Amino acid sequence: MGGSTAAPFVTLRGEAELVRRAGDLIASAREEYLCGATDLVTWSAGTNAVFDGGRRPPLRPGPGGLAMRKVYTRRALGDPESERRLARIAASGAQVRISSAPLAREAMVIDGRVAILAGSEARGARTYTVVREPDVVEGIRSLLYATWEAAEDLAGCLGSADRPVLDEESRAVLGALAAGLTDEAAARRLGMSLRTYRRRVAALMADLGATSRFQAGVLSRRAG
Amino acid sequence: MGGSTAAPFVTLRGEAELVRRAGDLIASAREEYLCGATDLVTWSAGTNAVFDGGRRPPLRPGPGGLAMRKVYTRRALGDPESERRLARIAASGAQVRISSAPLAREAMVIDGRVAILAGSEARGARTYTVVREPDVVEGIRSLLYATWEAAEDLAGCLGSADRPVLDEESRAVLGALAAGLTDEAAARRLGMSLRTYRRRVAALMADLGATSRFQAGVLSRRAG
DNA sequence: CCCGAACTGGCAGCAACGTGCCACCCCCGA
DNA sequence: TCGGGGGTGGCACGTTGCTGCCAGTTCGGG
Repeated sequence: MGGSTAAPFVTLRGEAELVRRAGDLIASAREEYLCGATDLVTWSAGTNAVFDGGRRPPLRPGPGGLAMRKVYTRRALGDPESERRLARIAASGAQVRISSAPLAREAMVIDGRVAILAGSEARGARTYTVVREPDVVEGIRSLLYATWEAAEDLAGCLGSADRPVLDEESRAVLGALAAGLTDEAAARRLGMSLRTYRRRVAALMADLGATSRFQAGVLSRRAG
Repeated sequence: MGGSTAAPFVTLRGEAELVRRAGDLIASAREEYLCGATDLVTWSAGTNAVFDGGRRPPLRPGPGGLAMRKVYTRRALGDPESERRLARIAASGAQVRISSAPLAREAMVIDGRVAILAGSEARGARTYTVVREPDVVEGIRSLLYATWEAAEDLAGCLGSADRPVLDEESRAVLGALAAGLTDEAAARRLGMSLRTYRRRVAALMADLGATSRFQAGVLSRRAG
């Protein structure tokens, strides 16, 4: 494959070398391109350069085509620019999901044959390790796929960037609601009047777009 | 560590060899023992043998102690025997979580220094690969930790084995509730009387142990 | 055929929730 | 000092949800 050796693993230094030495490898994906990263700033610059060279095979979501699965963390959301880029990636046929867990190191598995792991950022240039040992690659793929499975589809996360800041008091109200207290008991516990408590609940339900308390419970848990 | 070599990775054949060659390694965990597996039948027999030799350091949940984190899939639940073993593991100080995603290959990371990945079961004896390359180990740890983070605490899953079978009608009722319909509209849509619909809701809430509809919504989403 | 168990539906009454209205208070700018 | 806006609490009233009671139905066994 390209000019790379058949050694169990090779360490590359910096994205430039990654693209030069492993570009062919990345572009050779035929069945599955599985990729996990915290956000879009690291990692993707290099691989996008690979694909922008026109060497990416067509994405066919159907069986037999290349399944492109990407997992990012919530840090990939946040600003509109990132969200737009994510939406563009998703629109190009890739399946994009957002994991609620942190992904400290970027990882990538190609067709279950090769894994590429990012190293630490120490000493300026980031290192990348290319792994070919089948059992190790399959183990990494298994873990990355588990993270993928546990993550939520991008579509369900896109609008959530504007409501991560939840009032401290609102959290208390949600807690009381989730605890199954009656309005009266909840208001007493929170030290506010029944009227005010119900105002809070009404505001929360309006925020969630819920028309019943059951629905509000479902939606609130979905949003965290 | 022990008699093992410093090679980038070593492949061991069968659990017996795993215990013989990597037992010291496993028992040498001092900071973090991170482990993922589908269930308790594979993998744990060997490692338990290691620990049963009295070589496991004391688990101190506090800082500075050994953090023992185990992720299993739902297949580790199901029968009472497995649940009892899991509860025993958790009671011994390990942090046990259940991942909703499949974990095709068992994986284990010790103190962020060594990773052990299970191979396929082909050819009778299962193989195990011991990885020492720092960047690869850290990449694996990152992925395994993400799976750990995304998984749910065992305590929240224990009672769930006896309610995976949910009545078709109950699902419809839950759907109507989650849709935010009033009882009247829901009963009409489901073709039953208001009284019967409310009976269903009351039964569901009793099953969930909820005392308010909001709480029922939260709990129902947690249970799926 | 009768009986009982299990389920359903209607009714009534009560508890809980939702909201409009108004009085009150506090803060801030004029 | 005087409003005015914004948040709060009390009150009232309507809606929705919860449940005990009873009558009707279905089904199976005796």
